[in-house]
Amino acid sequence: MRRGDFLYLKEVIYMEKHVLALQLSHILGEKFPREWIYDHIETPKLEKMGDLAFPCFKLSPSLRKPPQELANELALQLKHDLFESVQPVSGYINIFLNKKFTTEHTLKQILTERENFGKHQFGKGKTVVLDLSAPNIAKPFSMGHLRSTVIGNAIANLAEHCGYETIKINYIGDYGTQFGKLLAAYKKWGDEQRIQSNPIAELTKIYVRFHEESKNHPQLIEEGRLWFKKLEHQDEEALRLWKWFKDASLEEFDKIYHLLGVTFDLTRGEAYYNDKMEATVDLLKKRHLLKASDGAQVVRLDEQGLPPCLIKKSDGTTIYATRDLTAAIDRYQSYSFDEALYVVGHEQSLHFQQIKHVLNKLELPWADSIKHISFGMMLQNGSKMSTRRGKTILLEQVLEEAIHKAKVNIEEKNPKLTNKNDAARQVGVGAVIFHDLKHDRRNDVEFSLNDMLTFEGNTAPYLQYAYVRARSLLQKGDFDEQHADPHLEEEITWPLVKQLKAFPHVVEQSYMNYDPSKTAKYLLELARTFNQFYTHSKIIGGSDQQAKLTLVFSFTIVIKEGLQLLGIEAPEEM
RNA sequence: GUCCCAGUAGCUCAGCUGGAUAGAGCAACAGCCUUCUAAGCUGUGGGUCGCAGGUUCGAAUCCUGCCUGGGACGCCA
Repeated sequence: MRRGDFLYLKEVIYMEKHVLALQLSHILGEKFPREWIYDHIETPKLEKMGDLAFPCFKLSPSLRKPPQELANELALQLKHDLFESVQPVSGYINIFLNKKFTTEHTLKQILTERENFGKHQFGKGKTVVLDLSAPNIAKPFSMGHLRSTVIGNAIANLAEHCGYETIKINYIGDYGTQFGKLLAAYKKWGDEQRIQSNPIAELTKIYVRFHEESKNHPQLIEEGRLWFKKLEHQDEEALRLWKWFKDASLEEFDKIYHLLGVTFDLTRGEAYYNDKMEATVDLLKKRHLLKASDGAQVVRLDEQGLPPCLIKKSDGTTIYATRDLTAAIDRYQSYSFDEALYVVGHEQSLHFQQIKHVLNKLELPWADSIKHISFGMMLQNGSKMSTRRGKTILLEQVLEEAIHKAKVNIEEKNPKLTNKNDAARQVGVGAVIFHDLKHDRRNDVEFSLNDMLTFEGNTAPYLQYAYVRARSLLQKGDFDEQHADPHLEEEITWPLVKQLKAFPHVVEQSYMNYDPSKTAKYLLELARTFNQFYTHSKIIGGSDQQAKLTLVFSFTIVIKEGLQLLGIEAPEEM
């Protein structure tokens, strides 16, 4: 769905926008359908330019009048109870909404719908499968996995808000030739005790060592290959070690997921597909898609202008593309998804293009519902991080530091707080998650611990703090929902009302673009608007107390819901 | 070499489905707590929107070329 698609907008998010489009199309006639007008309605960037605007430049050529003149004429004809005033300004028609009506309507809606405010129905009956997080066993949970995890989780939340069923799949990297290397390394230098007590760190250590030493001792590579063969042939020892590494790794990952508050509907390793890939290969053969090339089996993608997709290596073994194809087919059979989103780094975009094209060649009708939700990489000093070079930064340490810093802040700013640890966890973890989500997911981000541990400005703590202040007001003012009053009189409340009103639209746009950062940016503006209201208006003991508290209450509903969408908790006090 | 992504304030980034005076945060400077949590608010300074063309009434936004950085380009995932 795109902006202005009327089929979906039954719930009328922007009532006044529709009224304006309808009126204008009435005045202008058939030549300018209301959908077209709707699409060209803008939100002015300055408060003094009103709440809605329509630029008349596009009308000029066919009506043969200068836009200024058109704006003047049209402004005179536009009349509606929703509009307070209509003003022509240098080719634009600027519309000021009826504040009293809009405020009352918006607040009533939030009060009635509560946490359902912002939800949509257009995804009803449809299923979205998300592939997210996907850490590799025996490797640390890196900042890159954090991106996939929090972005995927937020998109899943947004999808649910739009009515979709979601299936979150954690596709664990538990297979591949690197495990042969790891097994070989373990046989050489592994220390059972140390691995028991600190599995990922120890396994990473020997894995890195393996890579270093293999530079001078190439025969190590051969040993690795041998161990992988053993693993493939279900060698008892290889299998036992592999399972041990896997279980120990998953246990450590669970700690992180618990901290992040992320859950999955299915956690499944790549190895699960080991005995299912031959069926995929057969299918490709049957369709005559498999071609021999340098001893390997590939699907050629020349018409697509892409390099061939490798299905079987020259030694006859399968490869990740085979696995991903098999997994996709399996997922469709299990869930009949309407969309399958792969939240995976940008570096794999060629791979996913190939997968999609191969599925298309198999004439699977759902091939196009596969979407690679790519994101930029975490860079360090301008280049990619690498486990092999031991350069990865551990998420767990970052989270711990963030929580610690939040605790220190609380001790200093609110020493009387009773549940300091909970608040510190919510604030610290929230800061880390938000730091990631506020950026456009496609851009690379330079890792900066400093930025992640900043609690001022455009951060989660800023949002949480606004929420906490609002909650505190409601408590001090003894706010009672039963006596909510949506009749605000003062002009100062208007910007906040407008922000709150926009929330459903933001949720929709955020999901349609698979872009949680849209929600993140909205929440920052919302909180800023609230903080401005907070400092410039006396709420408790001022005029209009009950109505202002009603506005504050509405704010708490929206910001809490928004944070929840991003996977961030809102503490009651901090 | 081919393909993909990015280049906006000192730094991190918005804005990029074309529109009015290019916006935030951080950093710097100047203010605001006897009053609702100062993790806040207010103000000041700071920009050839990588470069050059083109399309348009109008371009940071769309098109082309170039420069710079990053990534990907079969037997890793």
